[in-house]
Amino acid sequence: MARKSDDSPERISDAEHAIMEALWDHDAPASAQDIYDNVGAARDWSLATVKTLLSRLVTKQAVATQPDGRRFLYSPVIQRSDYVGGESRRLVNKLFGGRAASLVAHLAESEALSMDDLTEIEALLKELKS
Amino acid sequence: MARKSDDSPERISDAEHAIMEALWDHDAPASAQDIYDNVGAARDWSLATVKTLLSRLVTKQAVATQPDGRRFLYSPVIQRSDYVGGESRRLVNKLFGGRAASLVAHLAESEALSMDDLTEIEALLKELKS
DNA sequence: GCTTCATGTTTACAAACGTAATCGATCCAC
DNA sequence: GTGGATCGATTACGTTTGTAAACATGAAGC
Repeated sequence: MARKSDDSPERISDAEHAIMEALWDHDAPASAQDIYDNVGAARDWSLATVKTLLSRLVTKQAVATQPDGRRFLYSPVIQRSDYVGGESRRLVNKLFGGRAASLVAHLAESEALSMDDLTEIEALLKELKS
Repeated sequence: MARKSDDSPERISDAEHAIMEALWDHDAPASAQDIYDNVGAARDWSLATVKTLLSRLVTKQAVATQPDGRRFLYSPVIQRSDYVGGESRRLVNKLFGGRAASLVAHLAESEALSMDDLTEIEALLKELKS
């Protein structure tokens, strides 16, 4: 039977990502108009643009649709945490040879982490190690 | 006089980034051929492709040239650590609302960090806080 | 001097992206 | 039942990216 439909998780562009964030925010399935209200207006996108991005996300199977009268309601297929994990991993692979610890080290050294952050992370680590 | 030359640091694409890595690796200014030998061949790019990418990087002012006989030697203008920092920040802004600690938390929770990593980071933090 | 090779420059071309207008169908108000 | 509003689908169009061929020019060998 050749190919199951899901192959490689297609890459989501920056603009598309903004749409995804709106969908993740909006817990119930949202209409294009909803998304436009939340993200399109702020970003100064036209409703048409929002619709285009939604279509592309549907094509990429990152978003699912369900009919609601004569329109569609959209909901995210992929979990935000999965997406975040994937993107983080991408970065770590690309820039730190896959070593996440190196990323943390870099953040710390480049002072991207405040003293408060350091304390917070330390506490977090302690808990995780236990 | 309008514009000082350097405005926004132009975005470097994935393929271009591979070239940058080769340049960063190669401490002395490198020729197109050098880069091709190091990265092009491995990635199965033609020499022409490497040249195109180098030109684009020069246009983006990420790479500088110095004449060497009838050819050019290329060297990175931007520092790898700066690039890495910028990209990391981008990710943190995009996915973690600018909170680097959240990224660390995510990595930890998603088990992208091994126990060894945790220990290593903990030590690192201790030192940084001192 | 002519051929050949190396090198940067110009041009190419498809796919992805950002941004949107237009089209065709449908529903609502009058 | 007719006109406008609404919605997804189709088409559009410039830019960036990936990948490279074609071209011009100068060097080097014979």
